[in-house]
Amino acid sequence: MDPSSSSPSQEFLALVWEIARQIPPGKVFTYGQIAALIPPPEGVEPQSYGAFKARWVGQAMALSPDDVPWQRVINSQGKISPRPGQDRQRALLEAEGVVFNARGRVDLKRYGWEGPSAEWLRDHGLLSPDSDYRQQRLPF
DNA sequence: CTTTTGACGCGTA
DNA sequence: CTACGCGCCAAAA
Repeated sequence: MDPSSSSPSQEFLALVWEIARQIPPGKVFTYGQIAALIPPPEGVEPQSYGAFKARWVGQAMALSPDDVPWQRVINSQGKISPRPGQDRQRALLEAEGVVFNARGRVDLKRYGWEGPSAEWLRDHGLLSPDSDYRQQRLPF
């Protein structure tokens, strides 16, 4: 793909979806966890990126193709982000065995996905969650 | 063109 | 634990 003719947001979308597809059934991952695996797209300042990356992941999930298990992405509080359609997301997760407590929260210790393997990240040119991605760029 | 809104997360109080 | 402000992006209105 030609980086100069494709918008950074499209590259970002594709990467978010690719990561989301790795989340196993019965597990959940958070917007921020996905974002933490992705370096700032070309032209995006690290400071700006840090402030809004999680929201961009949310936006990406809203545009998910059919093969993306969008329901497995929730917020850092372990809850489904309020919006029309939240009931459907909960139903899909419960059908996979994910349990919600009385406060509508998922125990991330139990149902939270540990994230992609180091091998998967390497194969996709990405970094481990604890790496300093600020000096990296998207592998496009 | 401008203003508002938003599938977020973190630091504070 | 809850409440709230902020970030200063992008798409929608």
